[in-house]
Amino acid sequence: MPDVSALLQNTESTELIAVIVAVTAGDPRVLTIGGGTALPSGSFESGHRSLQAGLRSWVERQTHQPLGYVEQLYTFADSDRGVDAAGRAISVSYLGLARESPVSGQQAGWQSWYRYFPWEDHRGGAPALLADSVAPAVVAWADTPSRRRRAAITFGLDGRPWNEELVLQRYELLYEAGLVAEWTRRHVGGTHPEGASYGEKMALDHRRILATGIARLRTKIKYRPVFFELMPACFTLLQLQQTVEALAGRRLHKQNFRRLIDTQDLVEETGAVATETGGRPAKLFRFRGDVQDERAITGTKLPLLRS
Amino acid sequence: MPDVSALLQNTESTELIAVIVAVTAGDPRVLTIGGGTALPSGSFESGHRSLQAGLRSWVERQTHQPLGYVEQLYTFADSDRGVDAAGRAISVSYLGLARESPVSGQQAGWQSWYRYFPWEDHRGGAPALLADSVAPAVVAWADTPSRRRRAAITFGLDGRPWNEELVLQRYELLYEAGLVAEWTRRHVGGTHPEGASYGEKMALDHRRILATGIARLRTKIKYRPVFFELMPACFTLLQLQQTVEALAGRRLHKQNFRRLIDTQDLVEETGAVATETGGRPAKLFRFRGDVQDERAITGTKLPLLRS
DNA sequence: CACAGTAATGCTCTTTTAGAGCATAAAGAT
DNA sequence: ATCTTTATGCTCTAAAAGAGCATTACTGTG
Repeated sequence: MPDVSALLQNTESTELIAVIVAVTAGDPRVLTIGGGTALPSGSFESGHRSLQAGLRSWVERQTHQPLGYVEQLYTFADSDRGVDAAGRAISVSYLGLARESPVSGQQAGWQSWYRYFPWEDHRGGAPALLADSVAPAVVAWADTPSRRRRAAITFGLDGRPWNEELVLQRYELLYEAGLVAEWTRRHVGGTHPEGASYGEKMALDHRRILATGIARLRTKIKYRPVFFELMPACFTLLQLQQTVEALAGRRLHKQNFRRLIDTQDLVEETGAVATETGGRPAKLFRFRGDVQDERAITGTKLPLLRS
Repeated sequence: MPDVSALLQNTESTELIAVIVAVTAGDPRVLTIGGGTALPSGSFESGHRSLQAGLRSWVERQTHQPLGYVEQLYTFADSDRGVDAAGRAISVSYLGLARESPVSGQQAGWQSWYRYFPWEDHRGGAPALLADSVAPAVVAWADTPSRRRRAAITFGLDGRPWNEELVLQRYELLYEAGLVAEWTRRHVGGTHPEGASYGEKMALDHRRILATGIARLRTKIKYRPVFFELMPACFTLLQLQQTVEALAGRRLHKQNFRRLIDTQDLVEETGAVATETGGRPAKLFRFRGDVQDERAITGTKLPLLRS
């Protein structure tokens, strides 16, 4: 008789994890379950036609949020579950874009992603908590030239510019420095500074996956018009700009932003105007559908602000 | 007694597949096994510390080629093996860079990647087979406006520029058009044009994975100095340029290339010169190690040629 | 109704970066 | 010595990117 438990030991399970992003009211948000403590996820099952189909099915089941664009983020072997347990899990993470709609089930909800990474929001200048607590702690950790260099690059110290794309590198540095709550889960006896400065924790390595997703999005938005999926059918240029700013975590130059959007022929006027702008009415635009598929293949660019 | 076969049915296996690239004598090469018909690969086993460690171990075992930089490419559920077989396989592919060294075992060897994608080498202008056979076949396939548009964008028809990054999109179009040998494996009764124009086939979907790797590399080389791992310790600027040209599949402007390398402080003179250049001796350079880690975090740029 | 406040929108100016090409230098080959 | 070949230094031009000024067109207030 074959040893069934041995077979079970070698069974691997594949986990699908979703970073679903929307921008609502100028706020970049991520779809969560468990009251904001975890990302939608579930295991890849035989009924799923593909990995992506499986992911969509889990998000739909857990949150009832319709999904638009979805792309793969990263795959890793989960070493949290020991080898002596029922095999190792492979986790495949995805990044998706959506327009926020009412969600339900399993304490599902939308959370501002700056809740987990408060040091990442530079739209109103560098956040106070960066200079007040995060940066000093990072500097304290950086006790070798190599660490100091790394800290300076990732956090924009010593007069270096802030690079909004280094979301993952910053999270990993804070993790290594024992400054985020997740670190204490794997290092018994470790203590880390309390307080809101280091962001809210998530289950397992979900916060790291979220960081990966944000970083991917911040990189991507510079050469691909990802915002298509995030905007309503009709919008003003300021709304479009604010959506990009929400993702990038920094302010853009208004006139240059318009120039860029305009020279790229991404949008067209609808003829209508929005009057509730607070100032002069703004023309309403829609995306030019015929350009979309081409841009999906090639790309776009976006302007930033130097200072 | 438990149904063992049912357990087996649900067992998933994880396959690791490697696209290992080197540039030798101005030729972009990929590491293969099976006499050029397959990429190094093997299953993720319990002895492997991580996915990447497992991959390195398989490449080492099958080819004895030492690996440098490795990054993840893509993960997919292999639907080749039917659900009625022993479960589905998850495949995780990786892209790696190396300096070519003598390999051995399992008919391992280095192949020019243009052997699989002959239409991708535009270093000497557009290859003749593109205009002679590939493009006409693509145009014949494009019998709707949508297809025509897609064909024009991916293959640079109708006066559009050739975009060397669209390697995967081109392969997928040729696949859909039934023009590559792999297509006939999945469509009984299908015939496809014979001849060298459509490149050599590979096992399973290995050629698609290779296309993904090449595309990634061609994109990446524009903002990251990936060539570090591909060059010997000491080299001339022309050698460096030719390495990049081999990857990009197109020619670069010599003086501008030097200017760019130079303004980015990537290299420093060794003091020595190479005399066997065929003309004036060239200064020898080495990479500036202290910059490497910073560039690994941030990036670089590369110049192209318009025409 | 004049006036202030707030955005939207049109333009200009400057700095950088990118694409090209000319000219000269330094080797080996004839 | 001259020709060929590659290395290397510089200049020119055009396009892209970063900033800011000025004007326009609304809303709300005295």
